[in-house]
Amino acid sequence: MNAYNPQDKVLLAVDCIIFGFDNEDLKVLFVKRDFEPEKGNWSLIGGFLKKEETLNDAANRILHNLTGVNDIYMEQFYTWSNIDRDPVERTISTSYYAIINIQEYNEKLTEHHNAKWFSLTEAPHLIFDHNEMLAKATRRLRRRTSISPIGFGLLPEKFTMRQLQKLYESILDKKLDKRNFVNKIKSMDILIKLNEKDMTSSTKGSYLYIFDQEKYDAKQTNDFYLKL
Amino acid sequence: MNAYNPQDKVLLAVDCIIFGFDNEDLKVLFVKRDFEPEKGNWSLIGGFLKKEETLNDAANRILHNLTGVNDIYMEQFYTWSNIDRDPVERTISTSYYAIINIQEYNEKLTEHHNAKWFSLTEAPHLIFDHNEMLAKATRRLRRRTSISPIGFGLLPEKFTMRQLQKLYESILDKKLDKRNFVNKIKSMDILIKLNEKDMTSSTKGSYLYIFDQEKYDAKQTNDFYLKL
DNA sequence: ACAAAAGTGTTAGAACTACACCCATGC
DNA sequence: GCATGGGTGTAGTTCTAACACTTTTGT
Repeated sequence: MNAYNPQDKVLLAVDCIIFGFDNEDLKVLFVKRDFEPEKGNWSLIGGFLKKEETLNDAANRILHNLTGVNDIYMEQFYTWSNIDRDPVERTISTSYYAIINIQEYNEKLTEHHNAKWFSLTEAPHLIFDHNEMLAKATRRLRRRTSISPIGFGLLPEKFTMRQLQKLYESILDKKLDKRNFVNKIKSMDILIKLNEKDMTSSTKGSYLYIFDQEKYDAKQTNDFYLKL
Repeated sequence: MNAYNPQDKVLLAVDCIIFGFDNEDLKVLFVKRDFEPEKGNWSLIGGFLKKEETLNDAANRILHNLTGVNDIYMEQFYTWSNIDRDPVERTISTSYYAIINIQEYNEKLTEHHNAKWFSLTEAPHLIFDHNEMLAKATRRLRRRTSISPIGFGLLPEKFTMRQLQKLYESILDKKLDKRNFVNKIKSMDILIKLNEKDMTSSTKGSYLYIFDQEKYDAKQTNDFYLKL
């Protein structure tokens, strides 16, 4: 009964939900699938697990091949196993979500692979159970950003308070009060205010900040806990 | 490159962390493994995914075979894929944690299978990466009990405030103030106080409560959020 | 009468929410 | 000079945390 039975072997896939932020909206990256079945339809970025790699390795490989990006925040969040989720063959899929700075991704590679950014609110119909994956990833991202500062990974290195607020607004999908937001962020004391302004968004210009990783680490606590 | 390649098929296992509560301590159920490798060593309850079932089905089947229990709270939380995690053969394992009322589990079945409850704090060395699984499951359980009332699944139907407090104390691994705890629970308004006392724990006796599922559902909100 | 656990409220401090005006600059 | 987005503080309310004594009853 408890036996290593080769009959029960299955194919394992990895699918990645890639979140980006363009100062307006939370975005997600999809590709036009280039093989059957469902060739030509929108899909998450995915691929099969190879014999000699871990799921994390596979997720990084797949993401790297598509975008050229390395060393970004990635988290595994669920494994999907409905019998008929893939009509060709029994395939189990483990999904990851990743957070990338949209300015850094390699535009050529994504275009070459028929990839396209969509607003989260305008996601198209996706193949298989990928819409479900997206929904779960979004919920997880929401919860995660409340307890960990991973959100900063979506921003350029230097950013304004306004960008940060828009980012949180688009992740949480609600409007926040400007003053309360700034007060709360400042009270956390994990940002460094630069003597430098971003002049692109207004005539007055707005101060740029950078995330202070050292200060954050020094707090060595998991209670970032940004309740918004 | 993106191909259905039979070479890459792997075995998929399911391992379950089963939490119970005996009015003193949070407990976890382990079994003595009865096949090679590592035969005779402590292990999580687990088994292999069969061709025609989902991971959820497999987890329920495995748990049912061992304990006779059905329809309990179970949640998938991570899939483990280190190349050498199982020395015999490449095996990926998806882990679940389950929450059961320790009084209801079928004692004969567990004894027959060499299963044994351990205090969470006294867990033995487990095979493969099972100690890691346990640690992750414990963290997940902690977070989950803060935002959802699944903890009640660990208690008998009727329970005292003191039992409930001890349960939360052992899940969160910290002492709580009796008065603050009662006030907070009462303010949630999801318990029904019975006109019945439990006389086993003191001469005075303490009131019994039951969880009011209807009231909880009626609040139809996810903000249970018990900050302790 | 005493031991053992149950039950019960108040208060000070912290955190959260709501809210409105002036500033700097490019046009 | 005016339109645009940037920046800032306070007061009322709610939530949290700390804290000690009385009740009941079996022995």
